[in-house]
Amino acid sequence: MPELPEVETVRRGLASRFVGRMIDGVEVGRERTVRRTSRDALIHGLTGATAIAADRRGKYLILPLDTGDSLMIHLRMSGRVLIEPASSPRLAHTHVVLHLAGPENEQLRFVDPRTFGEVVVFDPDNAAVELPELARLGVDPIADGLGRRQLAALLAGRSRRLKAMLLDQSVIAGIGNIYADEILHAARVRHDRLSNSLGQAEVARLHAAIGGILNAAIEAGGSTLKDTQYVDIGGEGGWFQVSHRVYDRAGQPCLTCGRATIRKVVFAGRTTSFCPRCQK
DNA sequence: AAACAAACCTGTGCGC
DNA sequence: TGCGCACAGGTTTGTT
Repeated sequence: MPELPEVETVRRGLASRFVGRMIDGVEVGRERTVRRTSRDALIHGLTGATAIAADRRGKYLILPLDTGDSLMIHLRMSGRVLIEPASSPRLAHTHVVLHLAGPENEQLRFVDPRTFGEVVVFDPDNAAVELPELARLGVDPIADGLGRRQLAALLAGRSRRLKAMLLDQSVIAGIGNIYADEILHAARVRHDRLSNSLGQAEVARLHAAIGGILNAAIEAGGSTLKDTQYVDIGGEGGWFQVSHRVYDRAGQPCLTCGRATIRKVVFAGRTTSFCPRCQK
């Protein structure tokens, strides 16, 4: 589900409503959510701890704690992080609940029907062992910034299909299936172009599209699809979906050229939507 | 090196 | 109305 803009929206919510509040109780319902370590490791690692920052690398949320450890949350396909009053009913598939100290009597709840997501406390000094995929993440276009020349070098350095490269978290971190298609459409290049075949103008368009689409989506609070799975920590959906030009629009006219029909194919193992007229 | 399929789970939407 | 199948925002692993 959530890609960089949705995770960034959650991060901002955590920065304002979770950081600085001590955790004085931890419940783990479903062991699978903490499979990386264990129920006890999460309880011991979080009880009495306070997050001192909320960071993001690609689709990974990283929250440094005052204990020296860090909390990592990954939403994968269906994860949600909510902050709700302790008195409000819990959604089905609420797997982890953190009790926050204070008169507000609120809880951070991790809800995840498909249970692909995870919650783990790790030692940043030992991250290479405890969370090795973090070190493999490529450049984050928002957190790190991605220069045009840097992108050009990444593209020229290998011969990859463009969409596969955009989805590869070890190259650029944070882009998923929706935003890959939207970025390629905005850049007017096809998903199956080879990365090292782009001309300068195409590289420049792709660079502008990555920044433009991701920033616009963050500003819109992300994309909430028909299933309304994605919401921010206050339960509010995003509205970037109204700006989607290709995703889930197969069979409908292209909003850019107004003449061609958006096509849908399976590519790089993912549903891929594009305009056969705008994208070359 | 890069492409591909399958696996991990649950819910939903669609065709019959 | 009910059933079965295909498919879904992600990532890893094992094969070609």
